[in-house]
Amino acid sequence: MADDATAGRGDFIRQIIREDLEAGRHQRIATRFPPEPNGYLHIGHATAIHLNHGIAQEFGGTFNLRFDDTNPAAEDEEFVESIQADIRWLGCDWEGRLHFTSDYFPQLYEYACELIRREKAFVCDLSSEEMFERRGTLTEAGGESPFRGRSVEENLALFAGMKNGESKAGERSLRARIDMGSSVLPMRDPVIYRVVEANHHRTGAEWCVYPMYDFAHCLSDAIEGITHSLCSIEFVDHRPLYDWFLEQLDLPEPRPRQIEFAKFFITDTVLSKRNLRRLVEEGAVEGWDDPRMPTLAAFRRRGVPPKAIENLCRDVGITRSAKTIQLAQFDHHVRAVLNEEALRFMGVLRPLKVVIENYPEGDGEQLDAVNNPQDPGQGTRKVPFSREIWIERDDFLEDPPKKFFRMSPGREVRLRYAYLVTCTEVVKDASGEVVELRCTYDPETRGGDAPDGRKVKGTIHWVSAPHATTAEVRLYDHLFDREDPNDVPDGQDFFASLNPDSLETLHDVPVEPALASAPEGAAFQLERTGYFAFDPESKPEALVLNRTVGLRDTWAKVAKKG
RNA sequence: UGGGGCGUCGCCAAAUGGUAAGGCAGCGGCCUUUGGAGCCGCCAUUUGCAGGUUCGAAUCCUGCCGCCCCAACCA
Repeated sequence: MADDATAGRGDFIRQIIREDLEAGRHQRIATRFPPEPNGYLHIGHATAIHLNHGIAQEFGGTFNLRFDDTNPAAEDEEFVESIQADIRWLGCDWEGRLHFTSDYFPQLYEYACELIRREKAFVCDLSSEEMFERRGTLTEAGGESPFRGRSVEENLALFAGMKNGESKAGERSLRARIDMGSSVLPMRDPVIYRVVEANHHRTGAEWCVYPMYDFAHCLSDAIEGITHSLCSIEFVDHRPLYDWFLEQLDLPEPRPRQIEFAKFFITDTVLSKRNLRRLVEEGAVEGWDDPRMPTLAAFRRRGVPPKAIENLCRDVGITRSAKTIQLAQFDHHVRAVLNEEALRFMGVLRPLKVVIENYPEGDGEQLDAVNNPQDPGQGTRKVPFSREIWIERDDFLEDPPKKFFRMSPGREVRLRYAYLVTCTEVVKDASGEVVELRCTYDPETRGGDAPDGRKVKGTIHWVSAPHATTAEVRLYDHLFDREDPNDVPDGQDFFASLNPDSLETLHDVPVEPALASAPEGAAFQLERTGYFAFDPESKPEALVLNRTVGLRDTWAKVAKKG
């Protein structure tokens, strides 16, 4: 368990923590994951969740979940629920330590008053436009607010008035008195409280003023006894402010320490909440959990195992450099986990009828198939076989190229777990399209092995036509048609990169009957085709399958080369 | 432009002054009742560039170059 923490050096954050422990700066470790409930969690959040949770576990510390709900205009209970479900799904347990920044509103208000008393904060009547005018630029200092010199009494009274609803939104704000000449922009007398006229998802209309992130975050960390406040790299510039509030308010040591790391991006998708929201609201997808989305909810629905996400995060590591992971690396981890765990079944996506002419008419027979070749412990099952079967249209070529090992006229091929068969006749309709194949089978090859030891290169999957159950199969592909969806001509946005073929729905797909009794949450492989999971809409009598990811397809590469 | 962060293979990443790990992708081959999986091999004479220090530098110093972040009453 403590491997990462004690064995190797670990990432730079774990190194810092180990040093803090060794130096006696901390007796125990406490981390937190602080999402704002204004959207669904996506793959980019997974690193932060696993980092915070993993560190707590490895160092015997605690991991809190804290909703940073300081902006009621943007936040919603729906997201509070979804975020918890997603974190639980990832396997990260906050063990009941569920907090909301809004829980601390009374205390934060008191801290703000204390700042006023210490002449470190003042009520400012400047509008945001006026503030903008005085903010200065990257190279020039800003100008001080004319309200910066108000007395403690006046500030206290004014702030109390704001709290009691005597100011409209935008009329007044509470600002920290720091330094308008600072080259660190967040230090230029930042607003720390503003009036918001909106219903808060937890506190309703109780508050008229809400703290800003910079003020609320460090203090919430301190209140919870967080030792290491891990956040993403764009907050580096805010660290002086984080420390400033804690110092001004004389919070006891050891104070929480902010450490930044880089989140990762992933190719072939967009990841900002704003863009994901647009996809949902403008109907490019069917919802936050549409399996084409990069949200955790979507991955869950698509059948991605949470273990794959954990492994990906570990593989990518924790650093401070900006990174964009190729989708292939993500897919690799998904396949790696699924290869070990997924049950195998057979299903024929694009069926072509095959009649085995020398096979007896009737009910056919039951053949043995292995449930998971990676794990014999998962046993075997019976698969019905009969005179009429479906095979994949792609598995037949009337005039095959050199390296095509599947079915073609006169060539012997193996039906997985069944028999060696040879195509004897190609039946076509009036337009010349192949509509049926006639074959003969070798009765001596039951199970797929020839007693005379002859080699058969190709093995294809099949489903007995009279025994088949049918399913709806949803084949998901990349939502976008390029690695960087934002790489579009001027005047266009990422909607121009949408892949029109990102979803293909197949109906009446014949699958082997055993699939209907597979466990509800099971991940499974349709042999030679890909990994799938049941959609939540799926019912035993109306199966709906989502393709999680396809199998690696080296034949596609060979075929492409000609 | 002031401040800050970051530059090691196509994409990630290790290295903590001792002579450039590993993964993904790619490319060859073996094996295979999934063209899956597995196995073997190839894939950075060099770490953004230029100098310097040192017996020795991706690591230390100096100077350049490039990319990214910051001017919400968002987080």
